[in-house]
Order: sequence, then structure tokens, then C-alpha cells
Amino acid sequence: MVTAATPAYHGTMGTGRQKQQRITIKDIAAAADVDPSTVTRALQGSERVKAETRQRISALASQMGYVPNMAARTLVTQRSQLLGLVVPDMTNPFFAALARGVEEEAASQQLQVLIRNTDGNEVAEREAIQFFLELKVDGLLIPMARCPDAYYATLSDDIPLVHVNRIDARHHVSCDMAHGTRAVVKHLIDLGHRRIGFVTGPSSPAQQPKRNGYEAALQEAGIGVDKDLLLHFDGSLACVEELADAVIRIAPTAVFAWNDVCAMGLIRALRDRGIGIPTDLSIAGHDDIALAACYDPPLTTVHWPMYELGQQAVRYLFQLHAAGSGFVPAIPAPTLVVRGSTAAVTR
Amino acid sequence: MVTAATPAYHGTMGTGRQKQQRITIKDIAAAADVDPSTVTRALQGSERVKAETRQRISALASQMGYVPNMAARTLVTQRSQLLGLVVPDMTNPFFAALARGVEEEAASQQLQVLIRNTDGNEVAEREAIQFFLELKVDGLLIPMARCPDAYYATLSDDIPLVHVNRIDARHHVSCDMAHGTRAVVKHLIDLGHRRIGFVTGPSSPAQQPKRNGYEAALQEAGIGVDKDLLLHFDGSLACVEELADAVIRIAPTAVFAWNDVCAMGLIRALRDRGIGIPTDLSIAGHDDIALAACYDPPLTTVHWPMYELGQQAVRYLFQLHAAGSGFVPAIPAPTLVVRGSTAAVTR
DNA sequence: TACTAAAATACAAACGTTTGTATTACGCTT
DNA sequence: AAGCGTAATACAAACGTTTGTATTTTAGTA
Repeated sequence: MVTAATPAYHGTMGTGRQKQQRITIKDIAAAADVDPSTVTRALQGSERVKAETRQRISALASQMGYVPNMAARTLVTQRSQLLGLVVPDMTNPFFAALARGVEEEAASQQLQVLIRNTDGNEVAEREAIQFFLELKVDGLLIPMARCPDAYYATLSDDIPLVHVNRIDARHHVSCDMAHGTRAVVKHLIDLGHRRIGFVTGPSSPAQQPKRNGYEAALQEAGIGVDKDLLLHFDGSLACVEELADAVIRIAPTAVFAWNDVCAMGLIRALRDRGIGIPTDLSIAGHDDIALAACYDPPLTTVHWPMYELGQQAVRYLFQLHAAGSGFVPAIPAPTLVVRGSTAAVTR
Repeated sequence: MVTAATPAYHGTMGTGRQKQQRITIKDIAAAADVDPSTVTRALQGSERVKAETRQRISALASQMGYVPNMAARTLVTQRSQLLGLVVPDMTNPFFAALARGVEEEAASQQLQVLIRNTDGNEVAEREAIQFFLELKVDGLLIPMARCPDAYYATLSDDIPLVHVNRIDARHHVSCDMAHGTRAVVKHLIDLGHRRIGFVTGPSSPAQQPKRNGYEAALQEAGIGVDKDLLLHFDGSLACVEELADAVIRIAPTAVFAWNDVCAMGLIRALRDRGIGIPTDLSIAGHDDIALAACYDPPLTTVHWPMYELGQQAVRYLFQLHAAGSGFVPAIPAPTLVVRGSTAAVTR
């Protein structure tokens, strides 16, 4: 047998490596004249290998352009060092902030975060989860989950799974969503409004508290919930035109929109129809996206502690890993941000 | 049957979730009384295994809750079925649209897309690339790359890599960025503007053509480039205030802003200072994000064919895989979208 | 010098797939 | 019934790591 072990360095003519030849731990072992296991340990910085050898090996590794093979590592360790994050839409600044919190916290535990969008589609969500399962991620984070709870229940044995803002789930980290919406509606009531429209959004169990807050505030003020004042936003900006027409028809003095984007679109569409904001009508949004402060008028809205939610969710995940049970995440409440799009009632 | 299947976990007894033994292909093989290789082939739908057996095996697989192990597959096939997409910021609707195109096209080839954000940070970009390398992705897509070209050159042997909108790169798919910016500046010139400010953004080789277009349009119209009319946007909305002050100081009749967000912030800040848009000053943006049409006034801007760029980039990648060389992507040019934020010069 | 504990390293068996090759089973033809 | 081509399946060797255990080396002691 010919010894094929040597990876045949091709003319290393000064310029650095040229050969596209996967360098493995074995190659390094051969070059350093040690066993592959020693290379592994050296690269891990194990105390078990002599400092000098460690030094020599890692020098060799970077010099040879060694790139560890995650697949092999995952296979043997049964840990991928990966966290899966399943979000409806990363374009939404709201989820972007959450992802930020997740990534930050995960990094502190040497974990990488993988993100998949679902477009709020239930089927896509399942596919994303399935994908992460195959990838053998070490944990799954699902904000605003769309599927029925039973589905996640079947999963929770396979993999640690934490929901965000889904209070009916087994493991979840949530802020008091209803608190924020209650505050904004109360704010409108305090301004003298009585006919307050509410634009609902894509329905999902995770979003239910939003509506509860609206109703709670009205009831606290002794105002009945009028079904006629409910409108619906399908998430597309095209929809704001008919929304504007509907608002004119039902003639509220204030509208609490599903989110900031919806509020902005609505303001523009209403202005096109000759309705001044906030002079003729007050409009509040939700989420407090970056542009909310930049709109004209600046948007009154609800700010969510998304970054913190992301952080806490990751911590919760670790508790689950450690078989701990009673983790109580500390989440600040959403806060009302009063800006220029709401004003005292004029009629 | 011996208990060899139990992988003897340390501790964790009691509180946590109980150990589930993952189902492997071997388990299915045992249950179906066939060889593991037959299971693999059955699951792949290979003609080599009898239809009835195939049927039986896949029934068994789903019944037993089998989840394929990507790591093992990747290890042996040397293909991860994964595509890496490295973007500065997925929050940017612009990159979101690109990702959409990439995902769509990749899906048609049974590939999954993994996305990593870099925040426009060069170090983060390298880390992201390194990460993807370890993950053994089948291809790398990098729009608006930040690092010097030499860096990517060293990579291109290891992995197929396609840039988006980076014309100095070896393999790239780009639209004629300068064309869009030239069109918008020409539009302003046609409206009678002569003093046209330009707000630059985070510099990167990929963004150079944007500025070239600005200068080209001026030169074509016989207007000199006045360095005093150049401003800078650092990407944060906080920056618009000082930007507004600067605009007032240098007193252009029109401003071409780095992007739509910048334009919106600037409009609001200028209004706060008593300057009407577009009556006193015209402002154009870039990117044509969804909210651009919803702003008040609706933004004149440049629409990019990002979705198409994403698609074409993936196709290019496949050409590279197939060792084909002369792929010429067909990319529509960016188009000018005239809305309400620009008007004829009044002074 | 012989002996031993500790340090350093080597060995070998996994991890869960895939795939080329070898083997068996089956249905024909003669 | 022997022979044969093919269909169906089994075998076995990878892929690149990690890690428990065995072995060697080293240095320190008696």
C-alpha cells in the first residue's frame, strides 16, 4: 500500500495556500506527528496536552488553513451549538430587536443563532421547526407562535423550546401585552375620547392579550365594547385605503391601530381624504418602531421590551437545559409613548 | 434486546424532561427487518428498493417519529444543502427583499438559506463567513460586502461565493446602481434644481456607484460637483437633527438622501425647523421601502430590483458549482419612482 | 538503579448517514 | 432443472470529530 496519508502540499510558493484540499484534523496530526486526538485536545486548549505541543499544533492549524467541520463535531457531541429562532418576519423591527437580544445572550454562551421567517404562516412555521430539528439545534425560540399549543407539546420532549409572548404555552417568556394596550386606550379615554376604534391584525393566540387590553380599558372606564368599532388590518399596506374608508364610515374620534406601520398608512390615507391628524382624529400605534418618532406627526405608540424578552428567553432555555424548573423571567412592562398623533377630543 | 440503546446521560434525573432516545435509521431498519442502507434508499425514494418495501419503511419512519440527522448526512455527502447569506442588516427592507429572492430560488433547488447579520461591521462579516465555512454551506452570498476584495479572493477556492452589487468582485451579480442615482438626480435637475445636496452613507466599496451616479448626472448637466453640498448620514436616526441643521446652513434647493429612512427623518427634522417639503426644498430617497409610499409627502425614491438580484445570485452560484464560467445575469435597472417629496424649484 | 506517580500522548470506538460493491432471491428461458 | 439476467437487498467502508481508556514517557523518589 502506498501511503496516501500525506495531503501533498502543492508548491507553497510563498503566496500562501492555493490548494483547495480539505484540511482535517488528521492532516494536522500527520504534520505535527501526533495523534488526531491530541490535535483535538490541543485545539480545545485542554490542559492534558503539553503547552508547547498545544502551541505548535495551533500554529500549524492556522497555517494550514484548518476549518473545523461542524457536522462531524455535532455528530459526535450531539450538540450543534446552534439556537433556532422562528419569527414571522424579521423585517419587522420588533422581531429584529428581539433577535438582537437573543443573539447577544446566546453569544455569551458560545451559541450561534439561526433565524427563519415564517411570514406568519402556520405551515411555514412547522417547516421551519422541522428544519431546525434536523439541524439538531440545541434549543428553539418561537415568538408569536401560530400553531395550536398541542403541536408544541409533542415537540417539547425532543428539544428545549421556549415561546415568547404566548402565555398559554408550557414554557414561555412574555411581557404583559395587555398592559400596554390598556395604557394606550386609557390615554385616549383620558383625552376625552369615547368612540375608540380598534384595528385588529392577523389573529394568533399570541396576540389575544392585545385585544383584551383594549376591552379592559374600555370596561374600566365604563364604556361598552362596540363591535362596530372593530376593524381589520391584513398586514399589507394596500389595505389601508379601505381601512380609511371604513374609519370615515364608522366615525370614531380615535383609533388604536394594530401597529405603527398600520397607523402610518392610515394617517396618510385619512389625510388624503381631508382628515387631519390629530386635529380631527387621534391615532395611536403599537410597537414603537424607529420611524414612529420620525413620522409627521410623531406617533403615539406602545414600546415593547423586545430586547429584554429575547435575552430572558435564552436564559429560560438554559434553565430548561439544566433541568431547572422554576425560572421566573423578569420582564419590564410595555410602556406608553405619547407623541403627536393623539390629542384631546374636539367633537 | 440489550439496553445498549440507552446513551447513559449523566445525572439530570428527576426534574427535567425525560430522556428520549432519538430514532435513527438503524432503529427503523431493525423494525422493518432490513438493512440500514435499504432504509436510506427507501427514504430517498430510490427505484432500487421495491415499492412495497419503500412504502412500509416510510410509514414506519413517520410512525416512529424519525428525524433525519443533518450532521451525519452532511458528513458523508460533503454537502449541507445550505446556503449562507451574509447581510449587513435584515431589518432593512431592502435586504429583506433580496433574501426573499434568494430563498425562493434556493428552495427550487432544495436548498435552505441561512442568514447572518453583520451590522455593516467588517469583523462581524468575517466571523459570519467563518461560521458558514465551518457549517460547510454549499455556497455563500454576500451583498454589499465590506471587506477588501483580497480577502474574498482567498476564500473563493474553498467555496463558491457570489457577491451582490459589488462590481469589483470576481463573481458578482449587480444592478446598475449608478443608473438609479443618476436618474433621480437628473429628475431633480429637470425640475430646475442646481444646488443639489447629497447625503452619503456608511462607505463601502459596494456603495461607490451610488455616488458616481450623483456626480455623473451633475456633470452631464454641466453642473460642477460642489464638495460643500456633501453631507454624511451615519445610519442612525439620531443623526438627522444635525443633518437638518447642516442642510439649512448650506441651503441647497434639493437633497438626495442616502436612503428612504434618512430622507424621512430629514423631512421631519426640517419641518420642525419650519421648512416645507417639497415647497421649500425637494428631498429624494433611495430604496423604495414599503413606507415610502405612505409617508407624508410620499417619497420620491429609487426602486431596486432586489428580489431579482437575489434570484440571479443563486443561479449564478449554481453555474459556479457546475464549473460553468460565462453566466451573464439579467438584471433590470433600478427605476426612479417620482412621488410627492420633490417639486420644481421655487427660488 | 529500580520504582512509581503523574504527565503526555496514543488507541479505538463511537456518532448517523450514504454509497459502491457483493450477495441473495426471483422469474425467465431453454 | 440448470442457467441466467435482473431485481432486491445486505455488507462494509467511509465522512471528521470527540472522548474514555490504555499506553508510553517523564520526572521524582527511595
